[in-house]
Amino acid sequence: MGERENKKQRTRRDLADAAVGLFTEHGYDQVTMADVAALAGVSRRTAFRYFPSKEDLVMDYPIAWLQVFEESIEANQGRPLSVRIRTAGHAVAAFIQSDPVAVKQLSALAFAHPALAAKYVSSTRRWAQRLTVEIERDLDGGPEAAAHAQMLAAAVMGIIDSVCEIWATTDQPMEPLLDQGLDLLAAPLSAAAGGHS
Amino acid sequence: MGERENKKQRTRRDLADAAVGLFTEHGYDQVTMADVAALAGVSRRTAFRYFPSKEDLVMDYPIAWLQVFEESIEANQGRPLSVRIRTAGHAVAAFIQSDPVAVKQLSALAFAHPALAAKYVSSTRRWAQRLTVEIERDLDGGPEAAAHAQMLAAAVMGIIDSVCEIWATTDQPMEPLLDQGLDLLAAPLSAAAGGHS
DNA sequence: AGGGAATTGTCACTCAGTGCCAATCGTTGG
DNA sequence: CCAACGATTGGCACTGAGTGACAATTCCCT
Repeated sequence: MGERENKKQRTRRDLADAAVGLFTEHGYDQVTMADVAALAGVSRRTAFRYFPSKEDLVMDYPIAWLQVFEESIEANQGRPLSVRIRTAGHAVAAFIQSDPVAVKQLSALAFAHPALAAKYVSSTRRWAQRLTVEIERDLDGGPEAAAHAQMLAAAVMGIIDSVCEIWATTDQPMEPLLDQGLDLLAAPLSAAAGGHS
Repeated sequence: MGERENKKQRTRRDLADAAVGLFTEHGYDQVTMADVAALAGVSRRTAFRYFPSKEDLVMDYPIAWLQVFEESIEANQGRPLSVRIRTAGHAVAAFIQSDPVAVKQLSALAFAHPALAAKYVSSTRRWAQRLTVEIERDLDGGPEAAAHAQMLAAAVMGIIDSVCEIWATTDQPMEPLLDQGLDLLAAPLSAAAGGHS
């Protein structure tokens, strides 16, 4: 918490801001890592120390949402799974709307470029695995429970991804979308998961 | 038909085979495009002309499955959507099992490496869009039908992806997995889609 | 056989990403 | 306040993916 930590956080934000600005103005492919570093006032090498890849420059917020999602899932251990997932979704929506920066612009950027979309989607795979073990626990381990849980988790993440995408690229509010999406999986979610009392 | 087309197909296969062999033996990151090209007996530049990126060396078969899926969807225009999707899934399973090469080894490779998994998943996004318009047509255009269709398509693709992944990384047969997975979405699929008579 | 088009190889380049080392800056103890 | 220490930074050089341009080669057609 000294000057050092302070400066690091500032540099990180400078880089991310410079990236979003340059990317939206000139396009992701036309901007080099050196450009971003220069605008942020650091060397190319340092930029790579803060963000291991060019794509990561834009992934801070999406990653943060997923973290909120996971924390909310874990915070409500006792409840039925369907409720926990829905609650977590709304926590993410609240988190996003409380955010001062131009998250939407950033998200639209991420979903527009194939490389960024791929990076984002692949980062959701980790959370899908996390969701899988959660669902599996609620399933009380039948024989093919593992596969069942994995597929259900993939479906949930698919819906969450597309909710984010629709929200980022249109003007629809997030909460109704989320409810509508999760309703699609209401039956399998509540069927197998009544809380593990 | 001529010698030219013949040779091109052979070169393409040589490159893909060389890639799978080298990747499984030494690991994706340890093998360079030059290595693959050398083993296939062509220049580095030519290798890039056949496969626009290193990842694509391994994507021919996954892409082919998705194509089979789409063709089956289109071939059964009259039927209810849920039936069409299920039928298409089984068409893919049949296609895979009729395949002489070590598809499974290749698939396991693709799902193991983050870059390859990302590439594959992002390629499924195009088919999800295709599925979306199909679902949307069956929905008879309600007000928020577009979003509904997009989310449902994402869920279907999520399930298909994870079916492929489970199949590639375990010993479970594909068809039961697919049926089990699509059952999760039985309600929303059949509810809104009774064929458009 | 020979002209023409497609394919291939070579060269040179940009840029992402990384290891290494010296310089610099913030921190901490005197 | 100063010196020593450790963390951060910048510069340099390198590997490897991907691309454009052009000359050489190969196949096709007449």
